Amino acid sequence: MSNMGNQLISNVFKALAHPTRIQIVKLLRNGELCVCDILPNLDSEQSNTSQHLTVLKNQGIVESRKDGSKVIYSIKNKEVYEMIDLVEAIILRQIEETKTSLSK
Amino acid sequence: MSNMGNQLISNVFKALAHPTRIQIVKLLRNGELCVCDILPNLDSEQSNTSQHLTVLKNQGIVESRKDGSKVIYSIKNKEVYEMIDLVEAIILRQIEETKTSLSK
DNA sequence: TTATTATATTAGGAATTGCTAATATAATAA
DNA sequence: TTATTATATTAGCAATTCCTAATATAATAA
Repeated sequence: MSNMGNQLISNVFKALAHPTRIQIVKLLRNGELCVCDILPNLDSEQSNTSQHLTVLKNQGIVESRKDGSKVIYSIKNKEVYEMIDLVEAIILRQIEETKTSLSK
Repeated sequence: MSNMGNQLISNVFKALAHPTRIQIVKLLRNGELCVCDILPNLDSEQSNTSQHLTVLKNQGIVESRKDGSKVIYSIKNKEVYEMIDLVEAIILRQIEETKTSLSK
């Protein structure tokens, strides 16, 4: 029923379900970057990074264009930052809860 | 560095990265439900559903309380609905894009 | 042309996730 | 107590994801 919808929705979450991919998205917050500038900021091999970029691209989170021999990536759907902010809010609340439950 | 942060963030996304878990969250949009009322709305075995509920609970997305022999689940961090709305916006835009690119 | 730089793709194995079937636990009912 | 209902846990296997190492491709430089 709305089952296909849930599949599509979970695919987007899945694309964000990896620390390296979160890091990539964060790196692009201040504007586009070529792969060559992304790579040194990550703790991940070139081929692995390329695969992570493909995952993000397949879900429409980032897009890319070619510039000479370089490939420039940028954020395609900026909602992703609001999503990350919401997750951070959840995590902060969870941490608070843990703290208060420990101090009892 | 902020690496632990990205791990925590991606853990939350991971919890939402399954169609059944999205469905569960949607079912809880109108209020708490016991497992017995969740089950018939899902296309998933009892033990499997129980495991999915545990995943959501571990990431603080839902919480549960006991009521007699039943266990009642509810949403703990309602930001999750804003997140789903944002994902749906991304998907709709992607679909529009696909449509216009096909009609060219 | 040959070499170099930038990026992508592929294959294969390791690690993780997801599912089913069986069993366990806990509360209530008979 | 015994049975039943509601839910959780566990083990083991299937499916998926992740990573590395190797190779491919494409653009530019020499």
